[in-house]
Amino acid sequence: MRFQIDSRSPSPPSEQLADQVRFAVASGRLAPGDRLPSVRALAEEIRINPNTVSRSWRDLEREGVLESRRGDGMFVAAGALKSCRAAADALVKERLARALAEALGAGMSIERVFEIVRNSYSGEKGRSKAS
Amino acid sequence: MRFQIDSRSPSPPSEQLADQVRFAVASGRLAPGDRLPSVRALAEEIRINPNTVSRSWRDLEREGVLESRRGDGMFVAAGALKSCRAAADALVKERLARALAEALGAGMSIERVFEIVRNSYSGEKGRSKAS
DNA sequence: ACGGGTGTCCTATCGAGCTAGGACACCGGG
DNA sequence: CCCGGTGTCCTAGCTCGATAGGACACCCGT
Repeated sequence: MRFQIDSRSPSPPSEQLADQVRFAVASGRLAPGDRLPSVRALAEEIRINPNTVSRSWRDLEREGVLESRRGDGMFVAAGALKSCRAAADALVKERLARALAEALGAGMSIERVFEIVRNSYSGEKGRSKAS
Repeated sequence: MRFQIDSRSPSPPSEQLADQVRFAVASGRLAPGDRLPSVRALAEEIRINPNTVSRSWRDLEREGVLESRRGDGMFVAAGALKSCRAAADALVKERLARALAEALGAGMSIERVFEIVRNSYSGEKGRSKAS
């Protein structure tokens, strides 16, 4: 699992990280029972404070996505798949709707929006092949 | 011109407001020479602090989008249309690309993304007719 | 039993951004 | 000329979240 923080994004790092975990579970890249990186190791890797990682893990645990085993580590919870699929679906819908509303508000045609998404998709595909 | 602040959005109010002005200019809803609402009036209308509106206006002026006439008001600058079109286009592209990347990361197919955008578009159309 | 790794918690500090309230200079109509 | 409306600026305080550094309890391999 590869996590990363976009410091230019307006959302705080702790939320970005939590979202990435939800998305990873929803897509199956993380499965129930999988162990997550340790608070300290991940914090060093993505250059944020251990407390910030800890906050994300704590929020996700309260949400039922993660399970903490004291002295051992954090693991993806059993029922996480369903709830993450729902949460991810809702979140993505909201973000797409917001972006679409902005595009229309800026005077773009719906065709232009589709074109941008299509082009962006080609870019994404190429990038994931390359990596 | 109708402005509004989404307090749930992660972007700060001053940026939301500035973006809305850029989009309005880019789409032609605001034309060069048009007067903008006064700092105090708009602040009261959208329930934020006058200083916050002032900050947006100041940023937009430094960007060349607005023109201040002391003791009179703020007006859309002459060359605003072109720069706003460019800025809005870039901004929308970036937001759409980010939302798309999230959707794909959450395991959605590109077809599903198009479907969501299409549905969202129908909703938007209906809403703008209603208002 | 011990030591290293784990999550958890605590206090303190810092920075960004909004809020609050006031002060000032400017313009224009009455 | 006056006075209300305008943009601009200033200081102060507040909230939120990240940062910093440390302390503690737990688990497990050695």
